[in-house]
Amino acid sequence: MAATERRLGRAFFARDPLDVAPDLLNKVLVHGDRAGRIVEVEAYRGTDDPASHAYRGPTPRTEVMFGPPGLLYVYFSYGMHWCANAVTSLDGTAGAVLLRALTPLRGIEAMRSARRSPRRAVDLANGPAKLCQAMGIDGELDGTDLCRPSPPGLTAAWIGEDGTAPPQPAATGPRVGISVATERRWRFAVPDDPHCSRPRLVADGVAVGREVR
DNA sequence: CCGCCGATCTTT
DNA sequence: AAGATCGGCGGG
Repeated sequence: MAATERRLGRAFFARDPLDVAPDLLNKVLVHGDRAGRIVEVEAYRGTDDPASHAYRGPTPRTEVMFGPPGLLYVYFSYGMHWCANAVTSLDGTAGAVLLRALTPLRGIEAMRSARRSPRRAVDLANGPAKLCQAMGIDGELDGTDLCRPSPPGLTAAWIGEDGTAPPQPAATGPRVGISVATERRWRFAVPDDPHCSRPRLVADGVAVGREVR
């Protein structure tokens, strides 16, 4: 099945991550023949966000976050996992949106074999590292452009829209796995979507995930 | 369903 | 020494 989505333009990403994050919900992440609908994200800012990798200024790891919007920032986590972000904000200002969960749309068999052992469909991409495993995203794609066709020899990832509007309003809650700035509710999700991670974490009266009420 | 813990390595 | 995680294991 071919992609039916239209690629997002760079202007979409050239905004504050707090504005981009909820707008990324229900967009489609594509990599080769695999595609999934984005159902959960987190916003990270720069030098004003203690939970951000960019808090202490640019480093070899985080230079992509300070670069132009619309690039992919992929980092290595806990010595064994990859996690993927869409870079936001203007060139020179750090910002990113962590892609935390997908509803698989296409290439589901490829996703399943990229994850270890048989998994329930709902567990294929319901976490930032699971998402990267399922989509085949790793450090090779760090710094690649989500807004342009892949360079020769590389099948880069991109983000498209298929006419599905973002949820109004999105479910929000605190970001997961951080120990500072926990009061900032910068996690956004499609309300009640079964493919979200951490269903028990709830905020603003809207359940994030499969949990009923 | 829930909480704990180990794996494994980069960054501070 | 901690970290934007995951999955297996054990207990309720």
